Amino acid sequence: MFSKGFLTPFVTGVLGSAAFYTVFDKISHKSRVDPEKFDFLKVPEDSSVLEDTKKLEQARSILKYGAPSQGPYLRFYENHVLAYDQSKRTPIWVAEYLTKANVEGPANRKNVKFRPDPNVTVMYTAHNSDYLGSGWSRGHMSPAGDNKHSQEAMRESFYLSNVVPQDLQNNGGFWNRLEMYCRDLTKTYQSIIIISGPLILPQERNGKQIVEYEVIGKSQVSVPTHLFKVVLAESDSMPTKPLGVFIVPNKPIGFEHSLTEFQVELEELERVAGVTFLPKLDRKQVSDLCKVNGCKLMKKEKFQLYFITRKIQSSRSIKHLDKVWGELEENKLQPDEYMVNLYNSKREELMNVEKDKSNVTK
DNA sequence: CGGTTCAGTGAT
DNA sequence: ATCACTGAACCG
Repeated sequence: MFSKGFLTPFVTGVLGSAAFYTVFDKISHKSRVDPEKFDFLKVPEDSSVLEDTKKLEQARSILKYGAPSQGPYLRFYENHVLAYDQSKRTPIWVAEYLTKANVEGPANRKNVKFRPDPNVTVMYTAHNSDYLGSGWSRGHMSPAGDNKHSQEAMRESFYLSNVVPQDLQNNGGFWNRLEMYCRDLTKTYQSIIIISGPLILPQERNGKQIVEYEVIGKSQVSVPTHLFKVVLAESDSMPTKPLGVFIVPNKPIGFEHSLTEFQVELEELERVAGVTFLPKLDRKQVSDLCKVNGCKLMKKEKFQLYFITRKIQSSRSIKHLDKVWGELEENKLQPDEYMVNLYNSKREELMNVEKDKSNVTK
């Protein structure tokens, strides 16, 4: 599963860290605890307290029936790794490793549906019914567009463990453009490591800091106030690794706003999230992505042209095709040569299809 | 690209 | 009756 070349460096790092430390690993060479009789082997990395044998013996009584569990900390998928919050029914963070090769390919959304993650205990998972009619859209953390190389990876990205309730305009607009920007970085850098997730931040009210958030559906899925994205770019040839960290409000954000408005220091995000995101990264060799690369998202005109192009490609009738073409006029957009050619060839293709159809009915 | 909604169909 | 699945139409 992890034998793919592009995954190796990342996964090696993960496996080498806290994930698979057990009490046995940590203390067996120092104490005489029999791991066979020890029924709560999985503990956090910072288990130094248990190195004291007396305390460990005591813990065996205290945790006689097992240590309270919040489920596995790390969950592995073909193209992403995530930590899941069983209480909020959303991920805590979702990490991806992007290369040019895995953001392009034939995989598509057809016949792929959002569904509860079968790896999450049913009573702790979100369901489609929670989102339906809630007013919130299902926002990917590892986006479908990052998994174009593998239909299986794309299918897994639609598990609700990879999804948070997201404002629809934000999801299809600003956040979408941020995701496109990240994919675009693979043209400049060999690999991009991205960690995304939801935040529930306190708001000031009457001089007090109040945490307030909506929950949706029978499962009470938590609606985040903000979303974050950590973007680290690297190439073998480069001495520094450009890093950009962003905290974006979960609401509509128009084209007048630039990405840099939402940039924060990594430490700032770590403080509010309570998560150390890149513990093994030497922060001395980090540079500012927005100074190096600009952090410029697609402008309004280009963005509109982009999804009109997509609609032309997916048109299945001349009527629809011409309606989409009319959107150019409505929005006073100038199609480039590529679009004109695309329109003409698509029109011809559909002419033939519809002609065949009418012949069959005759 | 990112999504939702609604109508029709078939299975339990 | 209700749920799952699919396609068509819709939005920015």
